[in-house]
Amino acid sequence: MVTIADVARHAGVSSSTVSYVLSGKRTISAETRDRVRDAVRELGYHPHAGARSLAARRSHIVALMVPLRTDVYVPVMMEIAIAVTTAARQHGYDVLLVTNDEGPDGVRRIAGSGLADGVILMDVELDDERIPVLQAQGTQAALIGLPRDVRGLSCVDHDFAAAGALCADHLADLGHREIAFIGYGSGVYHRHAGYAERTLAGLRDRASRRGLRFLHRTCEGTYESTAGTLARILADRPGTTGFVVQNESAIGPLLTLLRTSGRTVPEDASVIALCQDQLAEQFAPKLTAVTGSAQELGRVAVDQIMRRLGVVNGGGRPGDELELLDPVLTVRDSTGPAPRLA
Amino acid sequence: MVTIADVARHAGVSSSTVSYVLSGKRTISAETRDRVRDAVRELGYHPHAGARSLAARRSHIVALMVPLRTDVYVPVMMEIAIAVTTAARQHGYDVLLVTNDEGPDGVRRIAGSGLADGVILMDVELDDERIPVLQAQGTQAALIGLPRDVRGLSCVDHDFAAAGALCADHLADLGHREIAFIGYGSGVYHRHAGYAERTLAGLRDRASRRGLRFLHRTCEGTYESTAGTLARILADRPGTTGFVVQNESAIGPLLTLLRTSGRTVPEDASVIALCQDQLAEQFAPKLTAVTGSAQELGRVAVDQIMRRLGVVNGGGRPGDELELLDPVLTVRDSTGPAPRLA
DNA sequence: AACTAGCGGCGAAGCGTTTCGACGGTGGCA
DNA sequence: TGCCACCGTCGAAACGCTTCGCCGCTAGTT
Repeated sequence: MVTIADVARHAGVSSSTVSYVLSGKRTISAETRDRVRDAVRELGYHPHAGARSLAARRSHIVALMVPLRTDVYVPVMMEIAIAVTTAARQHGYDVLLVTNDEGPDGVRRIAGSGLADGVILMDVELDDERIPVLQAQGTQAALIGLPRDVRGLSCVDHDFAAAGALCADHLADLGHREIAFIGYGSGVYHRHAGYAERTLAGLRDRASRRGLRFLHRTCEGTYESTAGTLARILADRPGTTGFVVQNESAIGPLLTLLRTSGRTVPEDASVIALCQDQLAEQFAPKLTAVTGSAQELGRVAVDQIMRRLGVVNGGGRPGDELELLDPVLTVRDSTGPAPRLA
Repeated sequence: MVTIADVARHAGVSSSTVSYVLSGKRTISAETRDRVRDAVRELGYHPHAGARSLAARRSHIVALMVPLRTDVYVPVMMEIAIAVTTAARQHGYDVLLVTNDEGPDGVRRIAGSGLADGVILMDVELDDERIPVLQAQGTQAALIGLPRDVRGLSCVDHDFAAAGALCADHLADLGHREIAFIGYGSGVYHRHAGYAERTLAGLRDRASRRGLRFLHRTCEGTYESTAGTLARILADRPGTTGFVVQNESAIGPLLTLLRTSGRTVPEDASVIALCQDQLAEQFAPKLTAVTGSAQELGRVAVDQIMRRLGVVNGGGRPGDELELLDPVLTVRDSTGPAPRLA
């Protein structure tokens, strides 16, 4: 292994000089700087990460805690994870992947050992048990998802309430009077997953404000459960002409079921999906969808934690900070004017 | 921060004794051991990762290099990533997530800095440019996917050839005589992605051995491209009754298209998917599918690298080692006997 | 009875960085 | 001319851990 001493010898300077050249924390003459940089390149020097973290008390690593549970649409998680690593690299940081099965102890271990300088938490629950640990340990963190109490925390999430409202508005604008919301399985709501509840609230509120009749039904996402959900909706509200789907895996079944029940999309029924554009475009007809950028989510979380770590200066002390990302409605072929007669 | 010296003082022993208790590398009397362990617990001691890696020349971290490209089905990647972290934890290892956009330099950086003790490479290409770097640096690695030359390497992958053969056999057994393979987009084949080529080869060989007429068509996975692909297949071989799909996103469109073209599955046409069971069950009818466990893939890769790192003793020096995981055929509702008349 | 072997513990020497203080040298200013 | 400030560089002291060698002891062997 090539060490800083090797570089120093090769460049004819002391190792502290090499360190200062690399960190830029003191002024170094241009010629010395170049000699050192050449030596670094020729020898293929990479500072030893452990030694660095020991001496500087900074590991240049952030931990990303991902849920094991997969009721949240998996590709989105991956997209966030990749966005996080890419964004972190631009600040000289690497990303440690930690699963949630260690729970709060995972946070303790990672932070306590100095393995990571900070933590990004995904799939944060309303009363997440990892948050007290964070605060007890004084660990810097950024949360993707909203806990009940955001004081002193940095959080980022999609504005699910706005997304729900956008769906209601779009259907109302098209003249629909009765709409149904096909959500996630009941477990998700019982767990009080913030995103599910906020979407529902946003949708319900806007629907009522626009004078729409609104119905919410849970759906596990299998073909059978989707069939059951749809049947119940049509039994309870035969006049339903607008559907909003949040459970990604229910989309395919829903379209098939509408078709086999003799309803043409969008002439007889309109469908809006809350999902990624990529997915929305895979169906026939292409789906009108409300989307938030997963990449943006990861990028913002990294920004937040870098600010808290003082890697970038974010103007002042880290207080609480809450960023909600605006959803985007993309109109495609699955929504249209409400049919004249019910 | 609580250090090993704090623990030593609290337990009334030297810090080396604490270290030996924790590592178990020397015998320690039961009473001392317990005193030390109590102290560790009371103080909430976690060894400093950097100091440890510096002194022991082991970081207890493996890097996982994931592709940025997403033509491979994303949930599978995530499943592998999670399986890897879970398996690694059981050996006291953590996982560093590295994206492929750094390319070979990423390997150099990670290994050169001692950040990770070894690397797991996902989405390995036939002539992967990261492999020479690995060997030049003497970095231990496990590959998920098969390069052209596996000498001296540890590799694991699904046995895609066997999977292809399984599909051909199943359709042949059901009496089908003409089958078509809907693969990935042409870019995947031009890139010589091993999994695509091996599936194709396995399928083609077995089809010919079983006396089936076989046709291969690429498909980008959008609704339009699937429609085009299907139209070409039916134009070239109107007698086709068996379909094998590898591109996950083409499955939905294919089923829709078959239905709208008046073909009932499985009475008029049989469909086999090469995809995860979870996905196969989301369609109507539920799909007969050939599957390999993504979790197993991650688990085996971790086993391999732990053996190479000497964390677990794997009997002898690490030579080349190639594990192909057996695929499993699960018969569901999308395949049936070939129709009597073409 | 003398010698060896192993047990249980200690002290100290690294591991490769960062960073603080120090120190000549140079230039500006009084 | 003398003083101060700053620039560029160096030496050395941490940072917290592992591990080697050593040293009493006890117990078993010749």
